[in-house]
Amino acid sequence: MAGAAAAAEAVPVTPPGAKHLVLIDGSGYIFRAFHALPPMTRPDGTPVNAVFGFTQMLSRFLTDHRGSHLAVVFDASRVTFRNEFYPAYKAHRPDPPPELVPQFALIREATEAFGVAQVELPGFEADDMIAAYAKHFAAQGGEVTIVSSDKDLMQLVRPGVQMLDPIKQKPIREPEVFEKFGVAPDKVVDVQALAGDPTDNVPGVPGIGIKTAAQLIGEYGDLEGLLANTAKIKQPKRREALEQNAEKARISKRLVTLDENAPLTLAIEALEVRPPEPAALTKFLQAQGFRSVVARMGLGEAAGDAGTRARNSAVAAHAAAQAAAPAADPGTTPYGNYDCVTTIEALRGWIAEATRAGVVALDTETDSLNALRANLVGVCLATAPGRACYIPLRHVASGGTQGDMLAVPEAAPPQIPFDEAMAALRPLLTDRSVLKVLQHAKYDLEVLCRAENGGIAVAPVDDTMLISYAMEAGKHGHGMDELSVLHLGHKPISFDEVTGTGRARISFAQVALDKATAYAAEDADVTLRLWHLLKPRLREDGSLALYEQVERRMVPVLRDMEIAGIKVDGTELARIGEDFVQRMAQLEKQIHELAGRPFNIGSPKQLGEILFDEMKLPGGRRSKATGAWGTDAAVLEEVATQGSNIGAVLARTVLDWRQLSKLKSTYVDGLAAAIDPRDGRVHTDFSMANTSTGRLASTEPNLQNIPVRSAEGQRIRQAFVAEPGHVLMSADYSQIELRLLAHLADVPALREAFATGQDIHSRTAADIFHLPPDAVDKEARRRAKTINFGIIYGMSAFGLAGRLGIGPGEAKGIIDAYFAQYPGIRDAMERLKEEARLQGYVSTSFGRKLWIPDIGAKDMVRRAGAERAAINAPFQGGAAEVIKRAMVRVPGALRQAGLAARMLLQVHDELVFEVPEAEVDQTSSLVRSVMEGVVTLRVPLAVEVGTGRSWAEAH
DNA sequence: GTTCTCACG
DNA sequence: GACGTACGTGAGAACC
Repeated sequence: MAGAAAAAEAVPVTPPGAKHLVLIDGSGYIFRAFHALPPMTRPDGTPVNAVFGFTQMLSRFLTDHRGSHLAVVFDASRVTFRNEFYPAYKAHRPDPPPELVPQFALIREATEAFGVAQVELPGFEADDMIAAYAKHFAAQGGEVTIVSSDKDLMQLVRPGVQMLDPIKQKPIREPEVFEKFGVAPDKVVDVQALAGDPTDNVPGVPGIGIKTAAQLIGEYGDLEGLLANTAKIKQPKRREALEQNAEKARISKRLVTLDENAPLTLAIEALEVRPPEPAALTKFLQAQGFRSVVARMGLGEAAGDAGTRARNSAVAAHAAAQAAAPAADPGTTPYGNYDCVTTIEALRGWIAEATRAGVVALDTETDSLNALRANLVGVCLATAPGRACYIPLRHVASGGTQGDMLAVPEAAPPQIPFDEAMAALRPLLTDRSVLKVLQHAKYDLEVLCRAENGGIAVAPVDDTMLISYAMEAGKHGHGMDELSVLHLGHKPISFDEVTGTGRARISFAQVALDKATAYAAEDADVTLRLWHLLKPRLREDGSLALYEQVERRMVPVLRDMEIAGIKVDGTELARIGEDFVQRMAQLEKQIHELAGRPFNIGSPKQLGEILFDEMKLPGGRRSKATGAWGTDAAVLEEVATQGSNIGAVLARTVLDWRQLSKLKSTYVDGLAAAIDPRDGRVHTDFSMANTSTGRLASTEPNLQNIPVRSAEGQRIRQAFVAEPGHVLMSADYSQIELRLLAHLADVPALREAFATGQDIHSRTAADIFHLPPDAVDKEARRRAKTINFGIIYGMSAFGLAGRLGIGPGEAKGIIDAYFAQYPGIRDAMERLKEEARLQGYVSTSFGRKLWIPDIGAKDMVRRAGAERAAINAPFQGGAAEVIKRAMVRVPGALRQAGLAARMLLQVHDELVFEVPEAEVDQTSSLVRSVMEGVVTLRVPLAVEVGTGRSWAEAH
């Protein structure tokens, strides 16, 4: 439903006075929506999914001021002027599915109820009417948007006329048309004339598809140009086909060319947008049970009592805030002209206003991006679109003269004393009946909850970044500037503009108050506008529960984990580093001797030249982009296994050196630098809205890629320790992605294996190699394991062959055996690709949408990559979902049980805790039961728990 | 700022 | 028949 709900946003807001006609292809929409949207019925059983999508779309166009003129265009009858010269045209269309039939009339009723103009004319297709209106309107200098994804309409695209795919909510302009047809829009009919269209019975020229047609038209200009030059065609079959079917091609062109001169049944003025008649609209919407649309249109009780609602509970505040229409239009109210608050009286005025509003956007300004080091410098509030203030708290004299002893010391600007301001703000920020809206709430919450910044636990909270992420992970970024440009069409003042960049950058505390206010208050303003726009969409999108029950609850959980940090033994780290340095020096000496001269081993360029230019070793590969020799581990491994010559020894030694070098720089040195001297612990930053799959990411430092696979790497983990009297506990989901595969694809054999606790890879080996269970050896199990993982990555036979070191033919045999044994998996993979193609996203078993933008890419390599991503996303994303749900439950469960363990880290399928020694057993069983019971699948979840003094021991 | 390499799930 | 070839991340060093 996201497509229908958000379709309007891809159309720019129409400024007052501008002429913009939106033409909705009603007949096309209903078929598309019917198949794209989940089934949905009225209480009386009438199917209404397409009607619902349609009303959502209409209501959005009307409330968001997209279009000064609006019309829905329908097909009036099956027979049109085209049938007069080609009776077979569209003659073999099957009857629409029975669930769709009653929705045709309802869509017309809906259009009527919304007071939107309807256009149709017997004898003409909707597409002709659209062509005619588009031509007339564009001729008068207006913009036209055609809401449809019908390829037959693409011939109309030109400057001033764009299309909008209502399901994928993507604009279709010249590049998209080119991608589809391989030619500019004005040549589309020529391509269609040659390629034909079996669904409409447009004959075209046999043997010629879109690819060939585009190539021919590109060469000869248009259809007639081509037909006049068939003699020049080299391929005999193709030439013959063209010559024999020239007339068919001409008829095809007439069939696909839209009639721009179809008569206009309504005057342009009759298409002007006007507010709907509330009573009729309410009646219609209520009859269908479309309560969310009623609310959007400001009808019914939702808007009526917004001002007098009870505000004695957070729930009431949320409900009211959600229902409340913003005091000003978030899309059109101008930006700027914000208040700089420097007196306690003015601050109290803003606090009272925010409390009355029940919802306030909040933003903090600090002197650091690191929340645990940042000093609060100022606070912003926004109470309505366009109405915001900045409260400077710790500004100092304006920058530019630091260190200049001769300059007259400038005084800090006047500000409310810090403690006084925070004392005044505290009741507002902790008021359960006032919703605080933030962009990237975790950061501000972490800043504000530190004692030196006021020690305030802000609640309740909404986060516009997470609202966006809950609906559109993978589709675009979720930073404020990007969301602002995307949804509000407004580019906020950039941080760099205010503070400068590079060496000249000044602290935000040094920014002059007028500049600081313009920047900071705007951020709060933008945040509030985004919230007004995006929050209501969560429900329509079906993502409200995901946001409220998972994403939003993760904020305080992760905040506490980041603040807790994990203890790292700096002395141990230093010892390890010392050892690595010595061994690297030895290896370096050997390498230089083997190479015959000294060089920088860390330079892939120099290494490549030594190995493949100077020593002329076999196995060299050049990168496609730069032509440089590749020297990655796979290449060196190959060189190393080609006999016992000098090159092999050299490659092996370089591999050893590389491993130590990586461990030393990234982990020993990197980690040591990240230890906070205040507590001896390392505090990562978990980013919540970065990945396309719903996973977290860990940065500065990344604690999700601490070495574990090699013995050397293990030593790094020994430096991660518990405080005295405590142990580290690691709890990880066993085979969670494969369990999700067994669940999603519903594979009986795998379900049984998991249900009975069998070793899943051995079971797979027995099944696909047809072995008795006790005949599965290590090699068979290894192969099965590789293919099990390969499957959830969307692997090809080639890829498997590479991994297993076998030929592609053998690999293909294994994959065939796998699919023959588990046919449900092949079906599931195909379904996922199809799902991604149709909707632009795939979904996890728990309802999170994961967008796959490249699925429609023209570049086959990119598209193939997108297909693999579509296969992988539900498993990776499903696992992420499971562990997030566990994470929001575990802290409360520990508290309730009176246990003092703290959750410290999440590593995708693993949680790391610091546990008092005396509570190990209790904590272990509690954590396990919460994690295993968090969702119910067709297979059980299993969690393995380990404990130890260090992370290495716990694992 | 981009590319290469490599650490993790 | 060619294309390329397993998903998702973040960080450090070299190089431009």
